[in-house]
Amino acid sequence: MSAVPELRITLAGVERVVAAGTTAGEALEADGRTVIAAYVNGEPRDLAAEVAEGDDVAPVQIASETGRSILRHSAAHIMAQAVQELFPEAKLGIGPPIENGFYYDFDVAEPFTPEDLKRVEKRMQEIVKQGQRFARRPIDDSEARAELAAEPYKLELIGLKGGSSDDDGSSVEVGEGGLTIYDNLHPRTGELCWKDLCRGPHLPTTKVVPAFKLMRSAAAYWRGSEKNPQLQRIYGTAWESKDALKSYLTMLEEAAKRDHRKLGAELDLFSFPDELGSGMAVFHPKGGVVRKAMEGYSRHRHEEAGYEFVNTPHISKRALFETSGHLPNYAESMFPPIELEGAEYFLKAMNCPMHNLIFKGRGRSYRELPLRLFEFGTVYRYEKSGVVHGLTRARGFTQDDAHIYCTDEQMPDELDALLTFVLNLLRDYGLDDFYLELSTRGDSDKFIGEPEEWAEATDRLRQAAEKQDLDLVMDPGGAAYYGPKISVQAKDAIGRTWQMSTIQVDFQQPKRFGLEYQAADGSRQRPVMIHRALFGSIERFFAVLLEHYEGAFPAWLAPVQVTGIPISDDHVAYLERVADRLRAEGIRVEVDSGDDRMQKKIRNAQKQKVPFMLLAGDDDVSKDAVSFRYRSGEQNNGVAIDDAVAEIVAAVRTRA
RNA sequence: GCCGGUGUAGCUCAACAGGCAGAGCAAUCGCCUUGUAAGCGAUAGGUUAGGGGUUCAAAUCCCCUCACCGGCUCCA
Repeated sequence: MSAVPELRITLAGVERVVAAGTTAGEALEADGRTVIAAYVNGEPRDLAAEVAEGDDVAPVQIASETGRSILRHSAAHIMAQAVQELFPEAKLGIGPPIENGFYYDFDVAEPFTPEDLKRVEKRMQEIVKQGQRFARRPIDDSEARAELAAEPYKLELIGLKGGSSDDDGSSVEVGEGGLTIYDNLHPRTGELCWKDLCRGPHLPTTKVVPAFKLMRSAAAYWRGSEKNPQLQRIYGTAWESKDALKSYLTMLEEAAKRDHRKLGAELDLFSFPDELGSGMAVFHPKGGVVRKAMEGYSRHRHEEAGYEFVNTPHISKRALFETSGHLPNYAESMFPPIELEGAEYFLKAMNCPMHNLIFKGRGRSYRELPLRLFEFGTVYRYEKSGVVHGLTRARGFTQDDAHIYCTDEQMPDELDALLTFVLNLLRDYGLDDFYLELSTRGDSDKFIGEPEEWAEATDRLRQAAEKQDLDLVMDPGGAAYYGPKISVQAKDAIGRTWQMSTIQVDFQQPKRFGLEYQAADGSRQRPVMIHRALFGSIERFFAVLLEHYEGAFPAWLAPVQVTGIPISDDHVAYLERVADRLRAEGIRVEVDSGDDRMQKKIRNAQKQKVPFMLLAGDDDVSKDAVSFRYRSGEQNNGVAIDDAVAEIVAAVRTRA
């Protein structure tokens, strides 16, 4: 009897001998449901892949990041199959897994309707139930072209092979090596049900998809360029269990409850009147007082950190923005000019040119540097109509903008101190989970200036970033045209990341404006300019905090900090006296003297997310006391007025 | 800017298949005088986003504009 050839492989760190022809799934004794793929030498592969001599094989759990990606990618295939069965004329784009789900793009004559999605979802369920097998089949280019002759986008991808990148998702279809097609085969007859050009890997069968749901459809440009035709994209989500799907959907509902646009209306903070135009907010008194608190604290901290306060107008003649380089580079996102007395005036989209004029207003000495000019400067940008989004993407907004002019030698220390200042200030507002991103020069010719300057500035930003005990992520090509930047990314209470502060080094504007200072040796030198905005925009930061806190601002920021609730009308005057004590301490307090019942007043204050409710009835009056009801619903009854005032004042002063 | 969806009272939403625009909450006025999340009653509130068209008749069907929502592209 002839010996079956044997192979040595490593399985979970242990050497094993297996028969030639053994698949990864067999070697792992995978059940195909919880272990749905294998890492072979670190690369994800199908369970059906045969192992080779010396391979290192490990399981991929469906409930892991890689596992979910494979699941979602397979779900995308199932969706595409369902779509093509229902809409035979649909041409395939790409269908990658994404965070929390997947999508697939289709070229169809008519966009999908919600009813279409229901039909597709139903057909997907049938395919899942059927348990079609995902079978990998290597193919050479010319065969692939023949097989996919009816799929023009796939043909284009074949042409791109090797040149594909993760940027547009095309790498999902055509990987590095040779092309492969995945056939979906009927579980019993082996009949070909559907196929797609794909590098894989996939689930063993469609039956292994435990839970999925189609979410929405939308148009998307082919390969991410607006020069290309628009395809119809269907988004879906898929999870390792029904519970995981359910908790994801619950999380989406929770996030929707935090939507700042919804909370802004409910808490009467701000609105976007139609009459004003798209992307422009008005802040109501309650929102205004939160802004005032935010800005006031920021001003105070900036004063301590050696900033000087300036103010500049909202419009300027054309030449200023020509000098700064904004008109040449960003004309399309500035509002069109206003013609006046033979000159063209533009609404400002940036504050820096104006600050440069202040620097230039007289001769500057090295003794003045670093010169830190700060302004809450309102700017207007013509955001494209489809991108305007509540307070986070508006057409008029106010930056907490500063420009620091310093010498080359001062730059490292300044950047270092600046980053620490920024992070500490953000922490004071209640954000404490950060990472940093360093955006550097890319290949595009939009970047101006000498490579050496860029290298130096980038290096100094990196050094400053590395001193913080935070993750640093590189963002090649993400810089502004005039210089590299660090951005602070903050995670909010439900783990979403927001880009907050940016710190940018700029050699260009000092040059363009001819900025100079006189050095100790009498020579004239060019300062370095550092742009920085901490909140980015006040409106946006407001929105981030509103969502972070779900409207329940800490007491120091809350629009109404204390609501007095009388048990009956007789106690109104008593509570007003308590309120006066609090007002004398600068506390924002209201006494609800309306004719609602006490329970209703509590409900109202609770819905307005007021941090402290102070109740008073006969029991309290007799003891010179008040009763606390906190936002949490907890109570503390019969507290002496002095103690109650002290407690509230302390909570506000410490920004608890 | 592109694709799709939506727009009814301050808010949330009804109004069959084209046939008298309605409810709850909020507001106003009254009654009730209250111990930790909605007391009771009455009143008022609308050019159905705006404009044009079809029709005997339009919130409803068609066109344009505006705004919003979800994506794409963009975001100094």
